[in-house]
Amino acid sequence: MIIFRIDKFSCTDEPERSPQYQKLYEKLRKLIEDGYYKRGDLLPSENELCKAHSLTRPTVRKGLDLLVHDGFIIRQQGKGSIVQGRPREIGILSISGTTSAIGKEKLITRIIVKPTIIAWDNAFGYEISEADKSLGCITMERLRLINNLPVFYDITRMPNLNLPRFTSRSFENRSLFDILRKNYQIRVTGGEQKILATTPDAHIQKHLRVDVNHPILRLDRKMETNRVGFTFYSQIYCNTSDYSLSGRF
Amino acid sequence: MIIFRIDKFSCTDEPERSPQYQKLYEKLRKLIEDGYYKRGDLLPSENELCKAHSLTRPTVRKGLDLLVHDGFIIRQQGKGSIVQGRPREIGILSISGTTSAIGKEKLITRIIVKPTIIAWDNAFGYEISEADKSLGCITMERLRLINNLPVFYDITRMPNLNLPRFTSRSFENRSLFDILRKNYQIRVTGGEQKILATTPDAHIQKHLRVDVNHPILRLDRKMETNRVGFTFYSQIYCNTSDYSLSGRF
DNA sequence: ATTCTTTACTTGTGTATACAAGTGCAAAGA
DNA sequence: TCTTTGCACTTGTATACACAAGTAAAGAAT
Repeated sequence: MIIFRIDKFSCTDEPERSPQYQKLYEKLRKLIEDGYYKRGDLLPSENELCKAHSLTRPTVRKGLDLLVHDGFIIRQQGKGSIVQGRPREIGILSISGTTSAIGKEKLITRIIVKPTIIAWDNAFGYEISEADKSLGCITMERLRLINNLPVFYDITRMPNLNLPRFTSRSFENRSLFDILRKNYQIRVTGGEQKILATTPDAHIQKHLRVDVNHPILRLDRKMETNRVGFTFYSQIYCNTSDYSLSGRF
Repeated sequence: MIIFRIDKFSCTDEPERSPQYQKLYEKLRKLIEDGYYKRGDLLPSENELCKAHSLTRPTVRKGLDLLVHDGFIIRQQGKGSIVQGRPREIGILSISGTTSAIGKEKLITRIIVKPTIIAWDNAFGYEISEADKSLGCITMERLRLINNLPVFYDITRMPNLNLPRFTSRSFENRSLFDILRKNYQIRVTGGEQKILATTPDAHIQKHLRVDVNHPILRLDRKMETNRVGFTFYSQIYCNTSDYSLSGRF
């Protein structure tokens, strides 16, 4: 008898079940983003949150740790958890993708080079494993416009793992990070980045509509995910004359 | 009878006593940085670390969490804590100061404007509290050279709190972050930053020895500390043509 | 020899509890 | 009235334990 093993990289549209502390994080984060808790407010105390959500203090604290990490609250011993503010423009430097970094501005994504399978040449200065190298590389290039102004030019490269229907998906005005999370249960958990100021080559000049002396910010990023062994890479050119990048550290 | 209250911002040279999980973090970090554990190695398991250091698992895990956050290890369920590598150039984007970001390169710090007390004009785009505004502002400007090449130009502004002997201290070739930590028990716990690519003004052109069309990376940072209410600010101009900034997110 | 199962180990999540340390306020004292 | 003390509350640290879930290797079955 032949058993068809379910591929690890299965393809569903269901939200992944998450631990309690992450659920609490999402709930509180939403309340802050929606303005229910305002800057300067105190969150309910840890013990109150325990009772309200039927959790214990270590679990509640783990949720609050995430909020601290993302800059939504600060904690003060003897006082409480002080709300810092709403969206706080978490920014491309610390969080997942370009899309979630923009906030309420109108973001348009234009595909310049559709997802294509090529051989690996390089990963923007980062080392790639032999395993990934043998798989080949999916590459794509996208232009991001904020309020109709071209601001970002993204080049993405990822190992050609068996992600069903991936190359045929439409990325027009959709977030790569959302697609990975919602359709393949892949979350970006962290990564490395290098940042430098440079001048644009002809390709970038054309798409970002700037001249050769216009300073451009470049990010080379390595993205690590919750899938063991799945990392991917991107290079982002930014015109920061109207929008600067922000983030926490 | 008059009691002289000990000022909170006392001035000692003793290292602050730190919690167990932070001590464990420092120990393991040192072992990785010194090359005792190499990239790909497995750290002792959590239970082994418990026994070895007479701690319990939650405490050990908290220490390991810090190592994960700084990119020294990744953890894999069922397998263990996998060492990522040595210094890993933690970089100015995620960690404390310029000095600790450079690594083994030869860093020279030249004071351009000595610590001076002025009135607040602005804090590089960040809001300052009325309390801080009334205290006045200590400002200083420093040029950092790596291997004799001018790379960073730092402008620092901090509220004029009662830091004994602060303005008279020598900052020549010393790290501001180290001075704050070792002499005043003030640790930078996090902060916000904005990054953009720009062109240098005459002042920056002169000190970084570049022409007007040379792209310069600028960081505007807000530093939060373990002292409640003590935040300070800095603006850093970087010539990234030889050294790019790196960090984790 | 190959495949499957078991087993021992790893990290991930969660509960329950205790005490330390900082904050803020009200009550007691001068 | 002003100051001090004490108390109730907050978060910070740490212990002890339990079970879930993933990994890898040894052993059993084919």
